[in-house]
Amino acid sequence: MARAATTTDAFNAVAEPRRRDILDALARGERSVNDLVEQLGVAQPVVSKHLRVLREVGLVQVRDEGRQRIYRLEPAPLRQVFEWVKDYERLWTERFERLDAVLEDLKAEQAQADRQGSRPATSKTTDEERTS
Amino acid sequence: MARAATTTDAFNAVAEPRRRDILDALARGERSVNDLVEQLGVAQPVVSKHLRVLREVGLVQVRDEGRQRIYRLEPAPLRQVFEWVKDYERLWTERFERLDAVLEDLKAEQAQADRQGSRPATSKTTDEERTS
DNA sequence: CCATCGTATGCCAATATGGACATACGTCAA
DNA sequence: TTGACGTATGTCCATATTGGCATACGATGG
Repeated sequence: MARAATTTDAFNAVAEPRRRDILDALARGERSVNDLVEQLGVAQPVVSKHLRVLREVGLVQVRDEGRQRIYRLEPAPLRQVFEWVKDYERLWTERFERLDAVLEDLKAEQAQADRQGSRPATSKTTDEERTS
Repeated sequence: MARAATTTDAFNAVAEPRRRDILDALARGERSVNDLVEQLGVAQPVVSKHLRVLREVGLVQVRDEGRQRIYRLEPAPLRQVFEWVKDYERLWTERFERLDAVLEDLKAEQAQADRQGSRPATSKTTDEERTS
């Protein structure tokens, strides 16, 4: 089986840096294709193709204006990405908190060792349960 | 040029749903490969290959335990994804606020129209500036 | 030492990609 | 009408993918 199409969902669509650049540009306001071509400094067909992908996953909307096509950001599909990744943010924090706790423990043990002149006991505890 | 390798960055790595499943599983604790195989219900080589990708972008760490390999989540690289997408969350909120405002306006205009017996004026304003 | 377990890897097929280039198409101005 | 402009699309190339299958490999138990 081949890789999932970039038009499958927002995850695949924003995996391409150039497309993120396009979205970033559109986040600051509507843009015509040529505007984007200038801002990104890439060939026009390339931009058009990326816009097509973004259109197909609903990340942008188009509007005809004379011979120009004005693209507008449609952030809704990014919600899926945000919702998935946001839960992991807690893990960084937790990890840091846990690190702090470990350091505290070590300091305490060290202090006790200094007082008693013996080596700190190796406290071995699993920090995550293994539910299988 | 072909599509960027899945091992390029977290964006590409998590574009694959199965890999997100793996990360979700690991978020609840360490897992051996076979644990993951059972939980995901996919063939073992497939899991191993996805784990390889995740390893190469630093999203998981491995530890040998007898003949098992225990995988652990390393959420740090997801920060890049979070940081990029989080700014877009504001846009949903803003959009909703704007929608609320529009609805308020419509209601007000409607009320006035009812009082005066005329149709509400179409208020046309650009909501985003076009900086090129 | 040998068989088995747990895992990783190699090869294959089918598919999709992003970019370069050429070109088609619709709109507008003269 | 004709030509220029703005944009989309088609073709081609080189590359990478996911999953299936077979198999290699290291650790362990007998």
